[in-house]
Amino acid sequence: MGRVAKLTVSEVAERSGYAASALRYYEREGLITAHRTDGGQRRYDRDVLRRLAFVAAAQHVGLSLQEIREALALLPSERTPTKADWARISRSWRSRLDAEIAALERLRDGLTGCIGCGCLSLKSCTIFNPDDQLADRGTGAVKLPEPLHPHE
Amino acid sequence: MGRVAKLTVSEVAERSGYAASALRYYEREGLITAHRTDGGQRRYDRDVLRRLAFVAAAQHVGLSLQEIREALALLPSERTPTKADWARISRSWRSRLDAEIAALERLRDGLTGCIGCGCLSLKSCTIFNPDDQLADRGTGAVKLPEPLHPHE
DNA sequence: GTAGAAGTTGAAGTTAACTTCAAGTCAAGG
DNA sequence: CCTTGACTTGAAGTTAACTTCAACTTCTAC
Repeated sequence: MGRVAKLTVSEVAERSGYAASALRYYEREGLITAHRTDGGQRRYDRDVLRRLAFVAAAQHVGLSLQEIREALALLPSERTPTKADWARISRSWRSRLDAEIAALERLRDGLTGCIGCGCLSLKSCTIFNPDDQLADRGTGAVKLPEPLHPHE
Repeated sequence: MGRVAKLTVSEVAERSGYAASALRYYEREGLITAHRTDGGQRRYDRDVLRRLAFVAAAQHVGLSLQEIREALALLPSERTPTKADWARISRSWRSRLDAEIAALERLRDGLTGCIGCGCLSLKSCTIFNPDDQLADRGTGAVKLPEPLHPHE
């Protein structure tokens, strides 16, 4: 097991679809890591691609980088994550994804929830509160407390 | 058919779940409209609630205000939209929602796409390109061309 | 060994979608 | 009529997620 070929920034950018600037940003944010050459240039292990694929998938479903970082933190740190590791952390979003899927289906099927019915009460609507988050929200500003989407 | 009771800002805020500042913002952005009292205060027609419910639903599935505005522009302007009108404009997102649902299901079922398989090529992955958007993307900056999510 | 492409950094800029602020004006009950 | 809470405006601030810039260094192919 000799040393494997490391990837340069532009190679990772090409293969992941992320811009080089985004890769540096993600590194600063602790989502990915990189080794350095003697001259200080980045060299990535191949599994960074899998990591980035996960980041992209998670972003695609609306998760914030903060949440993605937390999920990635659950991966084993001292060995290359296996497919089972990835499956495990994606399973942690199971209920959330289920709720999302259900909400999308309701929306697709004619907005039968909030808009279709007569209630018009977003606060108690199952589309917007699939997880029964009916906690009170006092007056005053609320700083983006919602995990999935910016609204309410 | 006399005049119906108009709603104040705080009433709409309460019933829609949106902050008053958001309502003013949406008005500036052309998503909703309001009448004014002699003194200049806003008074909303009741159907603004339905409109806001639609905005919220659309936002929830990741649409930008820009896109929502375009969708709302398809509603009849000189009569109160019927339930059928709402159903029609929500149907215009049908294929998009279908693609989103499919992507979410794939993600939920173990990331069998990009991460599960060996390809790791986000560019050609069906999760990220459900609509076969394999158009080339030259060098240089791309200003948020993606309709649904910020990535790639 | 050298040219030129590729990489480096920190700081500042960008965009969407709002919120906050200051300094007032309006509306409704008593 | 007057108080008090609700409402008004424009301008500036906020947050996430990046991108752009300028000035410089490193890598690699010839």
